[in-house]
Amino acid sequence: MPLLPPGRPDRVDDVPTATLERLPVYLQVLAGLADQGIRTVSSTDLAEHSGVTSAKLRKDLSLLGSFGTRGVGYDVVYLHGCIADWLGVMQPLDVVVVGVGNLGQALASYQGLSGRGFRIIGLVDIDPSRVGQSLTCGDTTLRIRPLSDLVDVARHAQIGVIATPDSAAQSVCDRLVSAGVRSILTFAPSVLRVPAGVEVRRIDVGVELQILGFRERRQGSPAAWQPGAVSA
Amino acid sequence: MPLLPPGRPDRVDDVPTATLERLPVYLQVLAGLADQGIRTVSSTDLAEHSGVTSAKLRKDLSLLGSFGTRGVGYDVVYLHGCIADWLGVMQPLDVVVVGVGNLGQALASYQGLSGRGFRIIGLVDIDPSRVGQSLTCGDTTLRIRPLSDLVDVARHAQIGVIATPDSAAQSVCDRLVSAGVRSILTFAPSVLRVPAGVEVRRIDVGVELQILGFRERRQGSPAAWQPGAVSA
DNA sequence: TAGATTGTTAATCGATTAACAATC
DNA sequence: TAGATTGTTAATCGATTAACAATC
Repeated sequence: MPLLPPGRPDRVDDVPTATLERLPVYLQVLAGLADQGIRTVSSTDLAEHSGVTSAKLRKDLSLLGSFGTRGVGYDVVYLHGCIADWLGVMQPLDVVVVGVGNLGQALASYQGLSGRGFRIIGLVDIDPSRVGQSLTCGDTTLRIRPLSDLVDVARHAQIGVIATPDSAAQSVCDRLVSAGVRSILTFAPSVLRVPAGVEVRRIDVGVELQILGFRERRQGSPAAWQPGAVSA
Repeated sequence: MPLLPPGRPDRVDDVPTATLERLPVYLQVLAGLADQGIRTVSSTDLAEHSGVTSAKLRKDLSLLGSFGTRGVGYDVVYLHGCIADWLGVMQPLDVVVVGVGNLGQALASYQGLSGRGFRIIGLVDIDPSRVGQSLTCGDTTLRIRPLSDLVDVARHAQIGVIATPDSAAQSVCDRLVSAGVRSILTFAPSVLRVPAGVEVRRIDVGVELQILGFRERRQGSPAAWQPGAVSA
């Protein structure tokens, strides 16, 4: 069990957003290395596995503290524990998933959540044919609740996940907020309107594909397509 | 049909990554405004709907050209057309989806793709009980092909989507690359190793939740949890 | 000690912001 | 003209990078 060294800690505000968003990736990679029985890793190797430069990796870690040994590298298990501690993975957060279509079911069956400090405590759907069905989430089984139960269920959750069609997203979001949920992950393309203090992260497959697509078209067939060439 | 004004265009490299990643969002919001019959929008309003500042929005657009009218704002349909042109949405790209579990099915049934310049041309799965089944993707129906057909199918695709379990992701990725696919979207948590010239975007729900979770724990109950407090 | 690798610095680079002149 | 809003500038801010002293 890791113990943070008395180097840098606290002053959480000092961790830049860009660093915060990379920490879960390092955690991920370290867990994989530990599974393979690898005991020690250098910043160069860990960085390569994480898809970043070694300078960036060392800079990121240095913001949390000093976890390595010069001339040797990092102890995989120890570093994993330190980052997990820092991110607070040990204190599980409760998640409610709204919309139990294909996407919601994929989330419910996603194994990675419990090991990362999350626990799905509620599944909500508007479709009467789905309400009442049971779904296995990690180590427990949950009954799908009707939309009318949303606020009640959400009162016990810290995080809400919106996996409904786009048309329902804002309304679901409003109800989550009114139930006191202040962290929302949405898969609906709409930009949700929320009061200050509520944090939303949006995953939009269409956006990701368009970014890939732009670069693909650019390098793919430079002659075939140029910005502005397709007009009329 | 929009026609790009002779202002800034070409020199695509000049568009910063951060701007490129916001353009699809503006497109999205503009489409919604057009649906509502709104003809004109100011940078302030469009920015608010998109979740950015108006300065950022105007700066972004100014990198592509000059699409507005001072004192008036932007013509919704015209601006939408200009951005769509710029992103190359008019030239559809072919997508192969590997892994037709809940997540893959959610993608296949996602309506937003065809309108955004994408066409799913192949579904591939390793599970014999799924192979051969038909699935409706937008306006066509596709038969699920066995994994052994992956390379053949991928040869006709510009973009590959990996919706398999994590354990299969790297192997699928390798085959996509060997089939000539240079743009990959993956939902597997692993950081994929690809040769130079191949672009990968990774969507990891666990990472998103951990970022939300960190902030939630921080503001949620400051006394209950501090970085480094959970140790042993 | 010699070799290796961290943690940190300082310089560079890129993105955001506020403010305003241009102009509809 | 008067009011409004764009497009652009210049200043600020934050993130990345290369290099190296510290040190195992």
